[in-house]
Amino acid sequence: MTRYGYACISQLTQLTTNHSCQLKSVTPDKLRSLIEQNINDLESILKHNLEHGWLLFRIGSSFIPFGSHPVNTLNWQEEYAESLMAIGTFVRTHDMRLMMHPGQYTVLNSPDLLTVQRAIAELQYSANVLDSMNLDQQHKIVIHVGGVYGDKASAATRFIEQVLLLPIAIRRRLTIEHEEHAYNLKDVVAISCQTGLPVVYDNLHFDANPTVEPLEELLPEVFAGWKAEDGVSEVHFSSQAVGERRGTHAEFADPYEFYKVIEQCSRIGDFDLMLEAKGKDEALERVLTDSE
DNA sequence: CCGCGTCAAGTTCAT
DNA sequence: ATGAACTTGACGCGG
Repeated sequence: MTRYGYACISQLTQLTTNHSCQLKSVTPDKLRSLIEQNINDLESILKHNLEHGWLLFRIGSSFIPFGSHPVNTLNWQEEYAESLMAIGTFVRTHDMRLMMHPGQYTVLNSPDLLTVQRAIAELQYSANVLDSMNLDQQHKIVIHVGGVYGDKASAATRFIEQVLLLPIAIRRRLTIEHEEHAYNLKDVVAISCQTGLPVVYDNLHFDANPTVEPLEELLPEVFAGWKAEDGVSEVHFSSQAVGERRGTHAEFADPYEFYKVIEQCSRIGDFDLMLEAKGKDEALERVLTDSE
């Protein structure tokens, strides 16, 4: 049974796990109040999602604002241990799944060592969030491979080397997603073979940056990369915004494409589907209702 | 109180 | 060479 979800913000309830502030206005108490807001809103979102039967959710990267930045000196894992643990219990009770997706600044394969260190810190923070909820390794962190720097092969090798050096607490949660510019699905599957990291398939990225091989050939390999302890394969779906830049997410999901992707994936195995639409849960509600 | 300029970070691409 | 765009708003200052 495929589970569905969306990222970071609930349009229907106007709740978000993204409350943050600007660096210069950070104080410990400001951070505490934002964290409390994010925790409260996450609880409310998960309840709202459960009522609709949506069991997947992506937590925003600023759930703990500046979570990987030295300016955040809080021991938030201890301070909020109880409520974070309660969220984890709720998630497990209802067979939900949480993910995180660090932004474009998280570049593991950068030639700049400081950038790599910051990326590792961001991944460590993301893993800490999921750990603090006592969630197992099916609750994933999704990243892209990173930059090319004029030499894709050595940039990919650098990525692989960095992944193999990561602490297991991070690596066990890590998954890699292909994207619309550089690393296509084939590239990422090859990197998956070298690292053991499962691959997230994304229909819009595939359309924008296709492989020589047909999708039907690669998808079984993608699904096979998800081991029992990783949970079922995670798939991202979005529709192209008409008239916008290639790769821009549409407000809503095109039902025809949506059910085509579901049908394609269903033939291979079990999977979970994240809808990446500007309309968030409203888009999910709409496209799932359309089918009935 | 409202509106608009600005926001940690890296990389790529368009101008 | 410069700056916008990206996962995408949300904050916060000035009026």
